[in-house]
Amino acid sequence: MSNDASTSNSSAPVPVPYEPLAIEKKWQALWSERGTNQVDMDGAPDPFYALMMFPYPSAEGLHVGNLFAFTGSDISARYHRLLGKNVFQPFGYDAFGIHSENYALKKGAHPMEMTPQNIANFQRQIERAGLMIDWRSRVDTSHKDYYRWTQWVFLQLYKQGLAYKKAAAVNWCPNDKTVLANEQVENGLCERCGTPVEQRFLEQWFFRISAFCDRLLQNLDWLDWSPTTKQAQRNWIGRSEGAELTFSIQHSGEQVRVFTTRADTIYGATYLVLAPEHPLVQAIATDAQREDVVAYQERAQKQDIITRKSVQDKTGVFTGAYATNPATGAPIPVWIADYVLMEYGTGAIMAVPGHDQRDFEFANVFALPIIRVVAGADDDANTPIGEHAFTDYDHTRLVNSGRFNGLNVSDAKIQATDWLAAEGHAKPVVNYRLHDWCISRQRYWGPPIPIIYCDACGPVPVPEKDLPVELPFIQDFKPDDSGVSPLARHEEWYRVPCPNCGAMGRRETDVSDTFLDSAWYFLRYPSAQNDQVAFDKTRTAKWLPVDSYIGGNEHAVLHLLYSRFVTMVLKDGGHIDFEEPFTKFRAHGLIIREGAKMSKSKGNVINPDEYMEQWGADAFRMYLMFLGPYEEGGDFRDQGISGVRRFLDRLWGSVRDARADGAPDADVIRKLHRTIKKVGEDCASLSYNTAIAAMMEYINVVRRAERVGHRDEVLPLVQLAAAFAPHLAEECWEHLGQTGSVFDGGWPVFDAAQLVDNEVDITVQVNGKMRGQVRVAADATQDTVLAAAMLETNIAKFVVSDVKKVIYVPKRLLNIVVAHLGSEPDTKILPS
RNA sequence: GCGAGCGUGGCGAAAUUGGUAGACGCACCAGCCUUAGGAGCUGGCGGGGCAACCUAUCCCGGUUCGAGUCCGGGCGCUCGCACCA
Repeated sequence: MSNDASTSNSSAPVPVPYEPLAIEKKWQALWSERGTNQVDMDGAPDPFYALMMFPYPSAEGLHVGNLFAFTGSDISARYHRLLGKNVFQPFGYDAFGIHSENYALKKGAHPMEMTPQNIANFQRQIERAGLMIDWRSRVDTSHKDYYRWTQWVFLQLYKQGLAYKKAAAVNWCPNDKTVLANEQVENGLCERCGTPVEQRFLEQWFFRISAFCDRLLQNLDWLDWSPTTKQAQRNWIGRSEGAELTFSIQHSGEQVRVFTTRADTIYGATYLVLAPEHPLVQAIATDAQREDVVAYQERAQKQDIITRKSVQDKTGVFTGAYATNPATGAPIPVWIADYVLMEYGTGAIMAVPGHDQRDFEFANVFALPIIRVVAGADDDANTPIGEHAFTDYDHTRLVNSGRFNGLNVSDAKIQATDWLAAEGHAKPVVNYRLHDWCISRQRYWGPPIPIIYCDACGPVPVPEKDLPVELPFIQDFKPDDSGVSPLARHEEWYRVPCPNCGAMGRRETDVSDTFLDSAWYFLRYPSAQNDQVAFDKTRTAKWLPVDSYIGGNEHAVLHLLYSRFVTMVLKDGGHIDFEEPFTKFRAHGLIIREGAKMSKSKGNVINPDEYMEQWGADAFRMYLMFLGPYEEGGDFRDQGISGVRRFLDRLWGSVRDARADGAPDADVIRKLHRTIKKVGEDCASLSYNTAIAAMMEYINVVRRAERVGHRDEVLPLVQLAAAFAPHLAEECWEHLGQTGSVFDGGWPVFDAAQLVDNEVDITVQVNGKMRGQVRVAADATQDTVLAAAMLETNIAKFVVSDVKKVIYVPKRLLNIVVAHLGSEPDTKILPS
């Protein structure tokens, strides 16, 4: 330390600008040497699994957003460690997949060579930030020791009949030249590169996540997760209850099934609409209309997804056919239109133009009949529908609906479904918007899907003993438009004998989605050093499910949903005995800069290295946690760091100057106990910003009026600050003569007796307005407080008429209610 | 359109869950110390007013002794879903 002159004058403590670079380097080396961050995986009596979302190791290096996320997790983990738990906090790299491959392509490098470099760089930055990581358990999803087990997970799904191949319309990104899962398409754009997604009809591997809709939905009721995340999953699963109704086509006799949530409006169904791609369209269309129908189908097919799925002017074509409305027996025309989507429900609807806005618009374009079957506020069955479909039916009843007239909508739904069901025209069904997870990727950098096709045996799973199916090193890994992976160019790799019959077969050349890698990594961590199994039974039972998971909400319907699904599958397969991987999940907020998301194009990206260099990792960590509520994020502004750094300087100065002689100050100690309580509560609820504020408040009390703090006043503060500024805390701990790591020193316990006040300041109001304060004994009665208050002229002068009422909240406030409510004090005010 | 969340000084934000609005920090102002200060220390800091006080949490209403907090209506912002039947 350079500034020693300051300590020679022992009367006034001076913040000592400590040297973070030296201190941080020292402690990182000691942690590593002493294994401070390692936990006894098998012997730990009180295991606590703290998980943070592992990053994709981008070549640009660590982003402040990453560090914000990691630091918040790390503080939580360290806090639990201080509480005495055996905390396991692992780290790893989501290095396999399109993100890494794209970067390599851009740089003209090979992902197999570039990924290790990126990881090394990331690792350096992570270590510098001082996270409490047990590095023995590090995983790298692109390493064969990892993806071998990713392939094993695929095989478990396959065994359980949950992995299947089908030809289907899939999302194709023409830029990334691969198919995408629905979850990876945002508003019709590729979530990676923003390119409009096209439809292609390809044969792909899917996971049957749709079979888990109800389970995925129901468990959300008890999971301790951020409400926003749960809501996002609920929306994505998109459950809706309704009925499937069957309409017969006249003459052709075809049966068309439609899904509706409004079976009650069956009497208002004046036409049917099929999606243009609906398989029955050809069979239904009459010869006279066929030409128009085919033309419309072609037109719809050419439309891009964004246009197709956005609200646009209604178009459509009459098929020439009529169906019978099962309720009325009336013939209703059958149309095709692009506003009906093949992928939802049955790909066909019954149109009720009176009570559905889309049907209403369509009916107006083509002059189709509109019938009111739900009365409006006027309760008149004959009021015309008006400008918009009538959908506000909370307090009204059915009309023009035969036997259902007079029922309210919800009763009518049930009765209509029952009645039609009895006739064989309906069954109640539940529909979901969640579709099966398409996991094939026509790319190079991922785990090859472990399947071999054999002419005789069909698709044969690679035997588990033959795993991994290693990804070969190939130079020409660039994806193309062919709809198959670059691996398909390498016969020497894909030509292999069938494991079943020995005849020459062909490997599946697609790789699996990156999100499969990350859907089970939390299971791998505790067993990362075990090359015999994907995850060891005993270890898994001891450490899982994860106690605390903290991460970004952008993965609400991707990683978090897939992980839940895979966990359920593994449970059903008998591999684990829990079906929810993350009992507690908290979503952190986003760091923005000057009100905008950080992005390279805006040039407002923060490089954490520079800040850690200038201010120290501890100050930078603490600043990130101080700039706003952790679960909401905040605006990064350079100037803010100095305040946090000042706090750390003061802390260090107080530790340096602390006196050991004499007794600590009683008032300071009382403040200390309050601070211990506050910081503990705030750490538990991730309210890091207010925890830091409380510590600042406390050190300001310790140092008030240039006083020198007592050792017993500052040592507990070092413990409270340890989770936030671990390096400096260790240095302080050592300086104060403590042995071992501060993280094994426990969490200070507050003394409840110290929280109790003998005397309190009572706020005195007159008619609800604050007029003064009186200091009284904590257990003072209302009369005592009132008497004391009336002795204060500044209060008494407002009590100008009879006291009507007195409200007394012990230890807090006294409100004197007088007759002249709301008027100004009408007596002369006494000059004080 | 449906669902969730939010709206407080110049700025980032607090508020014991209905009880002194603005803790803590940044910025700013004044003073001390200093050869110097981009260091440190002390004090000030929502707006108006010399003051007593008045006024103030997006807007309008309500409940209450008392509302940033609860209720009704409106405006605005963020996020998720969305021609989803």
